[in-house]
Amino acid sequence: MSSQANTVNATRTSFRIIEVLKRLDGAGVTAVASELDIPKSTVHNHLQTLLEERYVLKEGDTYSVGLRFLELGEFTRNRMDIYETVRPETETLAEKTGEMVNAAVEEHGQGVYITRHEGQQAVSVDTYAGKRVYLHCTALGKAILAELPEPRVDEILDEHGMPQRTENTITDPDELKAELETIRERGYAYDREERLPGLRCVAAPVVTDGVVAALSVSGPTTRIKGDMFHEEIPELLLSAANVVEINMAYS
Amino acid sequence: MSSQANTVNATRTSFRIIEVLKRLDGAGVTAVASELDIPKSTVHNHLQTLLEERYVLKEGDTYSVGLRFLELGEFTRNRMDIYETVRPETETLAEKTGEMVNAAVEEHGQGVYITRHEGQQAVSVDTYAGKRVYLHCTALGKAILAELPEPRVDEILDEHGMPQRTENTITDPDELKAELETIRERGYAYDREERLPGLRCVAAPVVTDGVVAALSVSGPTTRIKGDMFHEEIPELLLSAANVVEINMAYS
DNA sequence: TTAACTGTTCAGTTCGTCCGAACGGATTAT
DNA sequence: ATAATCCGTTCGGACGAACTGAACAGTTAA
Repeated sequence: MSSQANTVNATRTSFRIIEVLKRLDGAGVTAVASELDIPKSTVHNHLQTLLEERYVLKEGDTYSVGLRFLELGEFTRNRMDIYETVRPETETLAEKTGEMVNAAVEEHGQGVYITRHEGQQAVSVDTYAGKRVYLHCTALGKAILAELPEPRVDEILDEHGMPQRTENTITDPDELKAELETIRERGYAYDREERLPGLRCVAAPVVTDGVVAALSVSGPTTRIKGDMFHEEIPELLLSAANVVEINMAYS
Repeated sequence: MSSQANTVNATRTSFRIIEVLKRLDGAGVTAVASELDIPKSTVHNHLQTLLEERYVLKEGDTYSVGLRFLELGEFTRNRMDIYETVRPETETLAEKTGEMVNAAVEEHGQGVYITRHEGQQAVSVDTYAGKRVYLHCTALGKAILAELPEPRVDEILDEHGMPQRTENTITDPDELKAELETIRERGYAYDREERLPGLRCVAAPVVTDGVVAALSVSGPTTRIKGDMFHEEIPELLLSAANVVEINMAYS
């Protein structure tokens, strides 16, 4: 087992089991055991514990992730000032643009979506609150990176790498840094099908005394183009981000 | 330590630490250690593990619950058929009534809110998605209990008890069961300030092949009264619950 | 400078986790 | 019917690892 010094292996195992339950959308003891290549009695012990603590559910012989995590997660999100402040803005942005609007914050070098609003004609993609994405291949992520100090950017790139997601993904650190410079000057970031083919995004950073977040509008390449891509959406985003920054300052 | 047979104590400790972090809204090693009365080096080991696994955050010397739990929780909620189906209904109910609308499911003998929509004049109370409440003192909970088999009801009451929350809380099992009978006949449930003083709720159950959920409308005693309390809201709830049941059947 | 806080490190020891095999129940094949 | 093969669960023993408490280092207050 890959165990660091002075850490609790059992905890690691428990969370690994939970991740498997999530990935398989519920599973039995044997399935989890073979997935992780550990004895099923061990898996059973962990699941028994998680069941008693009410973190997982058992229906018949199938264990699955319980809503206790939603309690922890929602509680955490609701305590974030940025969440309360950003939500009305993403909502009106979704109305005005008709597209999908997201907000994200940085955590452990990744982007975490905290809100999601669908406009009238929004495409439903694979985003949901809590979902984590790489920073280098999303408009949200690049907007955030552009506002972080360079040493921190290097740290993040070292830790997570720059995996190629589409043929447009930026995989060279220097190229990325040049783009971050452009984003800083321009004030907003683009994702030109760098994470998902056919999907374009525009994002603006929100910088508020330590916390860095970003707002984005996403839509299909066929619709997000021309003035919409280069003028209208950027302007709406910048003013929304500005409103959030002001409201954060006086909250 | 209260350790059951064949369970993993370390896992229990980790989750206990996480709960403390939630309750204190972030805390240091020493604070957590004294809260749980365990050595701080132990706490440190657990927090180190949770940090490496990205489940908690560390800002300076303060550890806090991370958004990883939101990922697990939201993912779980989004996989629930009932969630997708119920959301449009709670939204329109909130518009029509102007009050706070919630939906909850049963899990481990407790009610767990899965959606929340605020109408125009809704009072903001302490509910949020993922929040857990007792079943015996909420309209949502009683609506759910009324649809569960009696042995299961006894099990739940044994496990969780019937703590008194206000002077109106029903604390006698027989009295509760009589009310559940009334609810079954009438089709919907009331909360007459049984959980929070000044707050009234009406709730209707949603029964769909195994899953039991409930919808509720909540508001201040001063506004939720008369025909509103006895006719309008119940009718809206029943038809909304019915729509959900039908949509669940054909999904 | 000192004192009183932090969080962190470390090493020893005991405790509890992990494991493999055996059990019992349910389902399917023979 | 009977056997075979799944499943989840139980058990006890052994070894590894989690817990512990004291010492360390870094920070703030006196």
